[in-house]
Amino acid sequence: MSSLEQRCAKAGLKMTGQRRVILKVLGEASDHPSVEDVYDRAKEVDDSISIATVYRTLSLLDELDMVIRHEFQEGYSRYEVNDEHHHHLIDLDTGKVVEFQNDELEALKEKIARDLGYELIDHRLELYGKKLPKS
Amino acid sequence: MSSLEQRCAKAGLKMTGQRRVILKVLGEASDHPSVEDVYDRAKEVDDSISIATVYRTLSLLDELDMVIRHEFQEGYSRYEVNDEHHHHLIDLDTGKVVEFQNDELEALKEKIARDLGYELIDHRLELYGKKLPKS
DNA sequence: GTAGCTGCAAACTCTTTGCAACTCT
DNA sequence: AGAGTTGCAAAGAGTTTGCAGCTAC
Repeated sequence: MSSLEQRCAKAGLKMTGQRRVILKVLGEASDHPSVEDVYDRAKEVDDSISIATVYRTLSLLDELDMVIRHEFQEGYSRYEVNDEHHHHLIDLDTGKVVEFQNDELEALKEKIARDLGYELIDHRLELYGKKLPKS
Repeated sequence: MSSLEQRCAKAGLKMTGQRRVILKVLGEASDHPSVEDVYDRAKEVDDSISIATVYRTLSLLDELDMVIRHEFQEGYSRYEVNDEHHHHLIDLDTGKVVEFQNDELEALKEKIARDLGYELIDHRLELYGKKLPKS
């Protein structure tokens, strides 16, 4: 039983065949799949799965904070398993998503919110760039 | 002739009545109106304006970099006139949008992109928080 | 047994677009 | 005059939902 499945069980979700497939797809994804991507990959395992179930499952997982829903200005959502905290740099030429982490940034955003009189609950940071020539 | 109108003229756009109204609405907005908001405010001036025109005009202005299109995880877009650079903190209780600017942050994001081998073209930063009790 | 889950298709929301009429320049 | 712009209504994309049947617990 995967760690994602364990967390679902703990949340009281029924472990159906469809959910198992979707969790497997998410657990194996090293990218940031769209709903359509998850659907396509799930269908390779179980052809009868419907996209409505994929939408419903991803919404549930999002509510449980097991996945993060991204909207990279593309007009649709992408998902990733919520494990370690990080941010994204999107390559404007290739669409490739690079993950990064930066402690200074984490501290800074906390401070900014506090200075504005707010407790920071959530945030989004995305960088959009083009590859520099290697020097 | 407003500064926004001047920039439109320079870009070769025809200055129609509808566009003048939309630019006025944008120029006077101190918030971050949705398309529907802009449409409603424009209709108060010219009742015959259509929402298709509002969509088309905002898209044009976005291409010309005269406005910034935001997607604050709400399922629709909000716009603001592109004047000074700043970021947003969204109050999770009230939906209020607080603007802020931070030089340290600007420098840091440039550095992060550079360290990853990218030239920074664009970025998004949004903080989501709840008001701290005054101390 | 039953609360929860599923597939299907229809509905919904936001946005875009084809078209014929109109209007700035 | 003519390219650009408009309103309308229809179409599109992504997402959600009502329903009847099914399934994990």
